[in-house]
Amino acid sequence: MLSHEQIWSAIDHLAQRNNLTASGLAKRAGLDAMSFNRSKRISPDGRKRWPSTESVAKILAATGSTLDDFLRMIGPRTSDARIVVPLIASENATGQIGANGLPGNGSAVQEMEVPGFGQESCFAIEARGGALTPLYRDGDVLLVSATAAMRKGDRVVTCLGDGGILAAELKRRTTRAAELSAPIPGGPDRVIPAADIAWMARVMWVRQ
DNA sequence: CGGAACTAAACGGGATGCTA
DNA sequence: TAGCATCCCGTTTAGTTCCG
Repeated sequence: MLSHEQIWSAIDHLAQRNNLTASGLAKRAGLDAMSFNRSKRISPDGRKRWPSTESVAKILAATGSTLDDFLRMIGPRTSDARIVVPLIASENATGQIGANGLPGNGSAVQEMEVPGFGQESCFAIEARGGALTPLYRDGDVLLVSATAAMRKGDRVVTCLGDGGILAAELKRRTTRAAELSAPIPGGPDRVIPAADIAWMARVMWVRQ
């Protein structure tokens, strides 16, 4: 998705490529020299402001650039983005996750870099002590999201109020309980009351 | 249901001042 | 003098409400 930072970064890049400042680019395009000022990008109350499509069209025309050129200036920054998420251990996950379902300050034992996921709601769990068997082996690293939508069939990590943690396939989740697949094929499904669930996160990616 | 009227939000630009 | 920041205002646009 196109971000506010990307579009403004592309404008800066376009100016730089034409040996201009942002205000110089604006003037060349027939816009007010202040059009691309920082105050035009973020309002006083912190709200993100976006350039109009007309402004973008004008600077492209003024620099002899095409829309494809402009999009290429956006693209590379996306793929270059480094995503670093907190890494916690499965053996004592209860105390490391706050009431908001995310790792608390300083609770992560280390950090790991992964590509392609939003950093805000993701964290990683390293399987230890057989806690996540049989789905995952010790040493596996799971990248999970506390806010991702969960559907039937998704693999999830559930932390119980008593400190236990388990990984399973989600069969059903209601406000009263979560129904998880049996740990052993053919065995009975597990129904865990919502009150016993400290937090639940969807498995997004696994390093095995 | 569609058009008119109203309102709020957002962008563009002017004025002014500061800094290198 | 150029570049940039802040404040402010005008215009435009999108969203909402009302009415026939």
